[in-house]
Amino acid sequence: MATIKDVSKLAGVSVATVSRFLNKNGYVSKEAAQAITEVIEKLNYRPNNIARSLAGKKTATVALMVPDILNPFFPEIARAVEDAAHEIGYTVMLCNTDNDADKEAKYIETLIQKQIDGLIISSYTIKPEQVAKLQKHSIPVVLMDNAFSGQDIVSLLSDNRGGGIAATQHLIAQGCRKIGHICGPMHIASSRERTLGYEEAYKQTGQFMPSLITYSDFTVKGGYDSMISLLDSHPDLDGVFASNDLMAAGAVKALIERGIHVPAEIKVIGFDGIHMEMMVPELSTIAQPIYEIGKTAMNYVVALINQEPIEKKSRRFDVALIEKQSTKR
Amino acid sequence: MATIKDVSKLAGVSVATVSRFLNKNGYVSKEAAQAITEVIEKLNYRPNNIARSLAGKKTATVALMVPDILNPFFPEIARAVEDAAHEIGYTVMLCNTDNDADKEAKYIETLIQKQIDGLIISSYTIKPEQVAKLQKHSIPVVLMDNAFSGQDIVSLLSDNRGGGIAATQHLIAQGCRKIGHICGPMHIASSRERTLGYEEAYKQTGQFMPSLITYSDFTVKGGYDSMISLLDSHPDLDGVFASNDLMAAGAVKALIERGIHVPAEIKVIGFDGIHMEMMVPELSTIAQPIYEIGKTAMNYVVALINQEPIEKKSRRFDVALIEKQSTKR
DNA sequence: CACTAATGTGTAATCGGTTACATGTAATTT
DNA sequence: AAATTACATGTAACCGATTACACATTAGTG
Repeated sequence: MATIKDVSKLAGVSVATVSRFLNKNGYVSKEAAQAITEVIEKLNYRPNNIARSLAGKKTATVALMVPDILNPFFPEIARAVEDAAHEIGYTVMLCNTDNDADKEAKYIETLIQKQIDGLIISSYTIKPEQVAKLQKHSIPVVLMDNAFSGQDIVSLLSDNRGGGIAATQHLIAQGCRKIGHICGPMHIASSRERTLGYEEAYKQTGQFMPSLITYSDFTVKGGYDSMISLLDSHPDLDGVFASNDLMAAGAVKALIERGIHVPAEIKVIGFDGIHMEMMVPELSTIAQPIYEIGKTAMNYVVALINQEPIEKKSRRFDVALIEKQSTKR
Repeated sequence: MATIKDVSKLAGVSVATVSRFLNKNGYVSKEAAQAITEVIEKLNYRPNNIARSLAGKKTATVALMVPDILNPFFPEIARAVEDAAHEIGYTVMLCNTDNDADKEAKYIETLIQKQIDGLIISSYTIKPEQVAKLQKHSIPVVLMDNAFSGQDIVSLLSDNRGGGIAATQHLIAQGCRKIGHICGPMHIASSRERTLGYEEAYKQTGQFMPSLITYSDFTVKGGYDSMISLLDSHPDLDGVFASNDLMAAGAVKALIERGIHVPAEIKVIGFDGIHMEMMVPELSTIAQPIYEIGKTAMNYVVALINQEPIEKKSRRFDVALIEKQSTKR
């Protein structure tokens, strides 16, 4: 592998000049630039990123930490982050935490040691101190789908409450009178917000009762089980709002297996907007702009890395109702 | 951030001794070890991985390159690779190529520059020269779901042909007499093998005809369209084998929408064994040991990095029939 | 007891870059 | 014409580790 010294020698200039040329900072004459260009071409020289990082303190690497890469929501985020990263020459380190706080903590240590430039994280177990620690090592953090109130942390959130309201109102508009709700883990703020949105919207119809809510875990299996218990306690249900698409899919599955027609007898709507084209009926949902969120996360983290002034410390994304068959009249 | 020099100074030994202690090579006295341990604790010292990499030539990073992280098959692989990597202190760089040969080539350049220790790749566009190039830079490569004949490359393959046979035989065993096939991209060897398996098994029943095969692209939409055209040309079909689960799901969707009952009227089987619990009916499939493949890939690449002798240059994994509702009698 | 082998430690070169600082020349200002 | 300022380049320190080599001490062997 050719080094910068080889280039400097062959081009008849100093390593400093080559470095300046490479980084486009400082002055380099036309002639020198020409000579260097030729030598680089000839030697097929590529700067060594490791050495660059050691000297320059930048690794051009960001980590993406997600609770569960098997949940389709996160590959979609990963896709967006990776896209944006690749475009600007950054590289993405994938960290899957399995919702395990220990693994997460261990990863944070590792990432500090590897001196990643920034971290994009979606986590419900991370604590403000951990973020502070990262920031102390001057590793900027962008939080997705979560926020620490009052903390100095950039966070990206969808309008969960508004989405919950929209979902419920949509069901009502489609003629539902008795709407059950499958809510996600209560330790997840976004999840709680969606449920609050449901309650808020539903209470305006005057028939809300707590037993219409079942508590689940964001999985297909969880949604399936919840649907069955909802059905048992409220056989006259005609609509269901699940706090994420996977649970909604589980609910639809339970209904179909029970011989209950969706949407004729019971309409179902989810939340997230992940791609699940294989479903029949296709699922209506409150879609988060997942790709945009991932892209924005990457842009923000890079802005933070470059110490550019950031407009907002916390950004809220609008959600959109996607009407598919599962809530057709 | 404390450096090795700080530690050596405080512990009253040389940096060499600290380094020896850290890497457990060379001699270090009990007393020195004790002193160093204490200082490390006190300073909360962590070795700088970048510097380590520069001097030691190892980055403890492997790249995982996949064609499409949105295809559920790859998150499952990623999960396994990440698990195995994390266990042994390696870190995973995610590279999504979008099936784009240019992006792939560009990535390979980047990875060489970043001096990753190894590459695990699933690609249908990569060329032997590119692998050779990586190897020239002493970056070992493990190929998944693909193989270069005669090349000196470790590759992991499932028994695609056997799986194609098993899928077809299973349909026959379940009473199907006229079985259509939705095959994947012909430039993918594994895909071709599955189709060959289908033909081989089917020909033994004596009724095979080329028009039973439709050519598709491994997507839900592709499977859906293929199913519809199959239905048009062969209304009397009673079984379908799709070369991957996504296409099978698309086929099931088309059938349900057409009011054709699965499995009563037409049975459907897929290939891969990805998790799609939300489906109704649940999909029978020929499951690859995805997790094991990912784990093995990681183990192999690490063995190659450490220059350990590897048993096999190419390893074949058995597949397993998973019977679910979509092929029930 | 002399002699080799094992143990323990430090010095300094090295990995491949970046960049502060010094120096020199050409172009502008005043 | 003298004083600035912009342009161009080189020298060498530095980033934070690893490791070859030299040297000293202790243990083991014949």
